Amino acid sequence: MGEYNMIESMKGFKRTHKCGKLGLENVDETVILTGWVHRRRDLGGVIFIDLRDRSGICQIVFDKNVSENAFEKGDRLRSEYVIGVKGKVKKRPEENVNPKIPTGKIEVFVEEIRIFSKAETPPFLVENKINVDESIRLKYRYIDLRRPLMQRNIIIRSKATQAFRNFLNSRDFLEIETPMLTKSTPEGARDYLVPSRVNPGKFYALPQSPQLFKQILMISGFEKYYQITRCFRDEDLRSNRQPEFTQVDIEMSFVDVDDVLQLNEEMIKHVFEEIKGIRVDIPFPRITYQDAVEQYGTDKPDTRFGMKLIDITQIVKNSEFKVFRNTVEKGGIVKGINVKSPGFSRREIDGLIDLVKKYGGKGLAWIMVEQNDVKSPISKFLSQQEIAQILQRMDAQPEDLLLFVADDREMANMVLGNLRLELGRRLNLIDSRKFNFLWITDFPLLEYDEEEKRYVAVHHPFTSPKDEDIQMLDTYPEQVRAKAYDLVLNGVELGGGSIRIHSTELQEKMFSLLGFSKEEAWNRFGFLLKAFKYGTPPHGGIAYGLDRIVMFLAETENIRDVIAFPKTQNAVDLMTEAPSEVVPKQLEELHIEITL
RNA sequence: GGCCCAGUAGUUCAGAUGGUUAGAACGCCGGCCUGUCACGCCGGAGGUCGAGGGUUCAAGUCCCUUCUGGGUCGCCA
Repeated sequence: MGEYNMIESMKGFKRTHKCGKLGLENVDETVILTGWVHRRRDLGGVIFIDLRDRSGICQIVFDKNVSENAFEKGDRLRSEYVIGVKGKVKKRPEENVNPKIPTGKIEVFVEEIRIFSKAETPPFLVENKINVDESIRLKYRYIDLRRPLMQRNIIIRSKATQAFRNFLNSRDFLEIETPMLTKSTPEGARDYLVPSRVNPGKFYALPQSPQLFKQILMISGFEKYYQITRCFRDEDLRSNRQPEFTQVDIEMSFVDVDDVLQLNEEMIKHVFEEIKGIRVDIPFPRITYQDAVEQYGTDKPDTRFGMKLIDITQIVKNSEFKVFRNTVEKGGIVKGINVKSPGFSRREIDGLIDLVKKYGGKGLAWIMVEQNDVKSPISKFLSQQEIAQILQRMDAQPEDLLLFVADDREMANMVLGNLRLELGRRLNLIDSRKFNFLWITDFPLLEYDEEEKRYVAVHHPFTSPKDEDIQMLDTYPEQVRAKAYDLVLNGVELGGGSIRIHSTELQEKMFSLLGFSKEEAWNRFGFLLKAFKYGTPPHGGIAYGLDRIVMFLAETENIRDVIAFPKTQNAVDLMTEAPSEVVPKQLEELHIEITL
């Protein structure tokens, strides 16, 4: 009962100023501040407290000569107590100014204090430079989020979503919500399922994206749609992947590829310039999928440094070096990268070989270029002419290290692409101030899935083939290019989209290529196929991973730093302890039995 | 599902070769202190060494299993 008497009310104690905004202009004003006790310095006869709210920190002073009563209460304050104080703002004497904080020229002498709530000792300090295991931060997320750095991240996120909305609203887009309880689709990621109590034995799925609904909205005549919405994929997590994440989802009618890309360049420019304060030049460079893979070994190249992949298959196809010759005979390729003067030891080169094996490569050949000679374990198998041609082809200078991978095309590109990235990082070739936006275009429409023994859609089954490639759908389906595009920033895929198929016939054709019978296709996507029959505009769009964009804006490598309540690698929320078991009655109502 | 790293006080860590009562810093509690701002000084409390099993006279330390957190490959149309 006594404790209840300690709780003090806000009545008549309305905040007049924010802690971080007080300055010399407020001197001699009587102000009321509210916030958390950030730090307390008790000097015996005088107590200083750093009071913290969202705006920042302000020093308040408890002095017996100002108020005996306030001083006594100030003595009882501890970290993270929530208080309100009324007092007069005073200019600090020159020698007491704290240049480290914006409010360091003033302080508030407390005349009256109210303790709104006490606080247990927090498990870690509320400050930016903490060295605490992330699981503890996640368990006590409410405290972690008080840290100015985390507040800044969440504020950046809020401003970024506003910037997207402002831009899209100004371009006449409509924000339209789509269902969270929707139909499970077989293609793509694993669905999160939600049982339906009123339809026993049946399940909704949480959306992996609003893809089908936004296409239907185009059929419904809204022409320009966007939504900033949560999506769910039950797949394994990564440092930039959460099971629930936010998409900036856009769809437009009566457009082709160039229209979509141009609008998106303007939008990305708007958002990054407004939030990050950098200059973004448009249009962004474009590179085809094929060129990206051949030159960088990946469909999301980091173009902040060179070290492009170079094909030397033709030079070594008849070489005495069996690894090269046999690989080419079996239809493989030999490619290399030129690492400019890395100064690597033999030991370090051996380390690269281990790296290659980690990525699934069979091995790594290397040539160290010297003044008038080369050093290499394979040089004795190569003719003088072959070596000369390789050096010329790869623009090799003394001290350069040439690295080669011989494998099938896909593996060689993948391994060298990863090696290139690792070396770029290791040799500090990456200028972290650069923002290299890049469109990847002309993705293949289909790829063959060895496991499923059928073609699967590279983007998704609703992506339109390029007009000039449609004729190859029956003859060379894997050569058909799609009207699909990704936006890549510094080696990270920010988003992707496509122009969609808008005819029932072509869509049915697509499903048949994917190995669906007509019945299966209609069973799963009948509502879309049927909708197509009632007048469908040509349409297309794009979707961005908002979390990843905010990671760039906030300059963090960790997606959990830009989400208020993220999940761990095991998809667990350490604060709420979700997921959890449910009571038997809930399961009974849903006719669900746990068979663990 | 595979591989790698970590788990000892509230927090971050130390703890060769197995061996007396598991230490430090910060934080916390108490005392002193009227100009601090990472306040200072003095004193104190605080441990399921992630969990289970095994080897041993003896395990924080060695072995096995397992859990948790992180990274990564597979996966993510």
